[in-house]
Amino acid sequence: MPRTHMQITPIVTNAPSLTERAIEAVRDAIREGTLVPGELYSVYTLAENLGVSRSPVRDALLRLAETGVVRFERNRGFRVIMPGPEELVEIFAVRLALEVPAAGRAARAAVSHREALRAASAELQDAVDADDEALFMLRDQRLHGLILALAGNNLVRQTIENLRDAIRLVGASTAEKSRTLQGIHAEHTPIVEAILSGDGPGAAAAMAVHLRETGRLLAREAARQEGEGRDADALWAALID
Amino acid sequence: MPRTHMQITPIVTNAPSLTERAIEAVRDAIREGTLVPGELYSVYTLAENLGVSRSPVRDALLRLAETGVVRFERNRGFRVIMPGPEELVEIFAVRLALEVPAAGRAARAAVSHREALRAASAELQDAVDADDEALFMLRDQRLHGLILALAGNNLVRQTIENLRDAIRLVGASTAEKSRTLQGIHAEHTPIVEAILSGDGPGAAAAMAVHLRETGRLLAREAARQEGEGRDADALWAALID
DNA sequence: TAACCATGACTAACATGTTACAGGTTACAT
DNA sequence: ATGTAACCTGTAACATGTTAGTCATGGTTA
Repeated sequence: MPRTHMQITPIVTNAPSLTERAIEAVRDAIREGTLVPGELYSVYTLAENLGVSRSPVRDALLRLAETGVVRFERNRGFRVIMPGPEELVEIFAVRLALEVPAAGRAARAAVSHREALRAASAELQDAVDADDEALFMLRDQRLHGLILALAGNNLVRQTIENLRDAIRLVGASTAEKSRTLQGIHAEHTPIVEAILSGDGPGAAAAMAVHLRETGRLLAREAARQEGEGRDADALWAALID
Repeated sequence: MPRTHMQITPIVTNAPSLTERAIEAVRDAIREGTLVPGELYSVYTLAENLGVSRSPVRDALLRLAETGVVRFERNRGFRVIMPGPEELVEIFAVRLALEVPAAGRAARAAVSHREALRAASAELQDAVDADDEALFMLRDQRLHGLILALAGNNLVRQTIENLRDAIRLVGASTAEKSRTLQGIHAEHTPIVEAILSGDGPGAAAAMAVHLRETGRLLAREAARQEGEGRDADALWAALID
C-alpha cells in the first residue's frame, strides 16, 4: 500500500510527566504563597496534597534543588529558599555577562523572527495596560527568552531561564513595588527598537541599562528584607563593573 | 557567654549519599570508556553493577541529564551524550563570557589566596612533567576553579563547573592529541602571572586567548568526528566575537 | 534549677513492587 | 516478497515499603 499522506494532526507527545507537573505545581505554590520560604515541609505531605505518590514529587524537588529553589535537609524536610542579596548580585552578574552580548547578537540575527519580537513587546504592553503583574512577569520572561533565542545560543537561553526561576520569588513578592510596570517596560523599549533596527551596540547598551537597574533594585530590596544593615551596593560593586 | 572562637574542625558531614557516589561512578565510567556514548543502557543493569538499588542510580542519572551528560528515552533506557560541535561552541561562548571577566576580577581580589594559585599552577606543571593526562585534566579544572573562586562569584563557579563536566568527555577521548600538555599549560602561565601581579586586563586577555584556542580546537575535533563536512569555524563565528 | 537520657513522631534516603508503553520479532495473509 | 497485526521483551515512570537518623518532649536524676 502506498503510504498516502494523511491530513491528521499527530498526537501531541506533549504528555507532561507527573514530575514535570509537580515542578510547575511547586512553582505556582511558591508564587501564590502557599509554600513559604524558610518553612520546613515534607515530601510526604506535599505528595499527599498533590494526590500523587512521593516519587515524582521527590524527583521534582530534587530538580528544583539543583537550581537552588529549594534545599533538602536530611531526615528533616525541605525548605523553599529565598535568594539573599549575595545570590541576587551573583545572578545579575551572570545575566549581564550573558544577556548583554546576546542582545547585540540578536540585532545581527536573521530578520525572519523579528516579527515575533515585535509581537512579544506589544503583548507586554498589553499586560502593562491591564495592570496584571503575574501576566507581566510571564511575558517579560518570554521577551527576554526570545531575544536569547535570536542570539542563537541555546545553552545561554537555558541557563538564564533557570536563573530567572529563582528571581521570580523575590520579584513577585516585593521588589517591584518601587517601580511601575510601565516604568519597567519603558526600559525594554529601547532594547527592542535597537534590535529591530539592527543596532547591535545599541541593543547591548540598552540591555545593560535594564539589567543594572533591575538588579540593583532587587538586591537592595533583598538586603533591606534581611535587615542587619546588609549593604547591597557594596556587594554589587564587588562583583559587577 | 562570650562566643570565643574555638579551634575545632567541625564534624565532617562528609557522608556522600549513594546518589552522589553514583554520579561519580558514572562520570568515571564514561571517562574510562565503560559507558560508551550513543549506546542504550538501563537503570536496572547499571544499578545491579553498582550494587545498589535503582533509586539512587536513577536520581544520579536525572541530575546528569539536567546538565546534558545523559539523556533518557521513555521506556527505552538512557544514552551518554557526546556533545557535538554546536554544543561545544555554545559552551565556550558561555565560558568566554564568564571566565574572562572573572580572571580580571581575580587579579583584583584579596592577596590572601594568591599562594594557593601559585601552588595549583606548580602542581599542574608537575602533571605535565609526569605526562599524566588524567591528572592534568583534574588539576587544570582545579586551577580554573580556583581563579573563579578568587573572582568571588559562586554561581559562576558552579555554572562553569557543570559545563566542564560535559567537555571532559570529548577532551579526554580525542582532541587533546593535537596539543602537548606542555603547550596547554604554557597558555595558563600568563594568566596566572597576570593575576599574581594584579594586572586585571592582562589576566582577562590571557584567559581569552586560552579559551579561544581550546574551544576552537575542541569544536573542530568534534566536527571532524561527526564528519559530514561540519564546519566548526562557521559555528564559532556565528556565536563568538 | 539544670543536666541527662529514653522514647516517640517524623523525615529523607534507599529498596523494592507495579504498570503502561516503545520497539523489535514473528506468524500470517495477500 | 511484502505489508500487517498479534505477541513478546525490556524499560522508565510511578507507587509503595523499609531504614536510619534528627529533633522535640517529657520524665528522671542530682
